[in-house]
Amino acid sequence: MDNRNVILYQALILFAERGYDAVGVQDIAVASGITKPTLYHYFGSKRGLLDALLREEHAHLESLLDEAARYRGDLPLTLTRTVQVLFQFARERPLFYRLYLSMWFALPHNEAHTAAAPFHASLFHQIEQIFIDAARDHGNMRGRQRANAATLLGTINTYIAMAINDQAALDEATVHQVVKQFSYGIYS
Amino acid sequence: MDNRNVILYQALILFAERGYDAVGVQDIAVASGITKPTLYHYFGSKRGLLDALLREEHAHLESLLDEAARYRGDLPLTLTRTVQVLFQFARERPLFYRLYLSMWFALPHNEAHTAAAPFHASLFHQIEQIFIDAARDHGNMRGRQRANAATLLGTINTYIAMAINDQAALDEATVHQVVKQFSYGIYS
DNA sequence: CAGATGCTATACCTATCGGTACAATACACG
DNA sequence: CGTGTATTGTACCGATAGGTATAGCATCTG
Repeated sequence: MDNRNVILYQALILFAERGYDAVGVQDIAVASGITKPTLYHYFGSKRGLLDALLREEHAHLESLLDEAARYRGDLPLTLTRTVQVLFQFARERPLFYRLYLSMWFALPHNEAHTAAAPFHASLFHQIEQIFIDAARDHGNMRGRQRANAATLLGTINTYIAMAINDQAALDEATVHQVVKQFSYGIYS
Repeated sequence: MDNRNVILYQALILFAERGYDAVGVQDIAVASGITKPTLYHYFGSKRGLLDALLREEHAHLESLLDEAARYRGDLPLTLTRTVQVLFQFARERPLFYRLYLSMWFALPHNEAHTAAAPFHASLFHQIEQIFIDAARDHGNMRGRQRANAATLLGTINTYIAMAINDQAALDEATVHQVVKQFSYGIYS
């Protein structure tokens, strides 16, 4: 693994343990077995490193969701696939998902939050698109697309957060529970 | 308002805007119109200030929940009252609730997370107690008390987070939606 | 072989971090 | 009035923050 990827990997570990603000550039350099100028050569700044990290993970998730979250007339199926993909992504990349949640819940004027905003916005948009497309078939959902996307993503993230704290499993049974629980909430 | 309370109030504003790590003691002193030794006189350390902030807010919420979240044989009623009280608290103290969420989702080795842990633990415990007591009447809930508490608190926090971002209202209709949605999830 | 380019380390920069020593003030109580 | 206690400001501490100037080295290209 070349230095660039070592730095990305070690930065993910440290950020996901202590948070962006609490980790120094020096810490990342030591953990990666390089010195600061090497890090600055590849990423330009601490923020640039964070952005690169988010960009690479984002590309991965986006391609997964691109297939799963496309509405083709069967809303329960689309929702199930979407939850499956997000659960799978969180299982495969627990460090990153933990970091994403912490950054998204960080406060709006915080640098970590602004860095996570594009990632979250894209994720949110892909989910919102499901409801925008589905509203053509289900007229009663019209006007609530944003709220539905927020509720679904919130429910998913609640279960992923529970899984991170070993209070839930991200298995098929939980997938169906999330879909049913969410569906009941929005149809009632 | 005496200096101690001015400091607490300004610290809450700054922490809730930028996050604990990103705010310097100097910033708080300037915003409060005092100097650092005055702050250290009252709170001993930056962490001591944060702890004092959490302690005072916690005392308030705990007393509110103490009445509302006591199970007396009617689970839907207890859940409704609990959600009502938490929504009311979040409406009255939006800055603090925002700070609490960010600290709880901050990463485990981060100082902000460890500071928020007692607050969260107490809140979680009060909610878990509902299900522990209710399990005496509803045998099928036994063994799932922790998971139920986590799911309910997660659902509540999802809606509060949506409200903070102006994507939901913390009104009576939402209270009942949360209770129904949660109840469907756990009985299925 | 010569030169250009990419990568890396030594050593250093300024600004700010959390925290404190100490002296001056304000104020209570005898 | 005098004395103790609580409160506050001036001036400072060492450590570390993010970031960089410069030069050495390796590798590729002609």
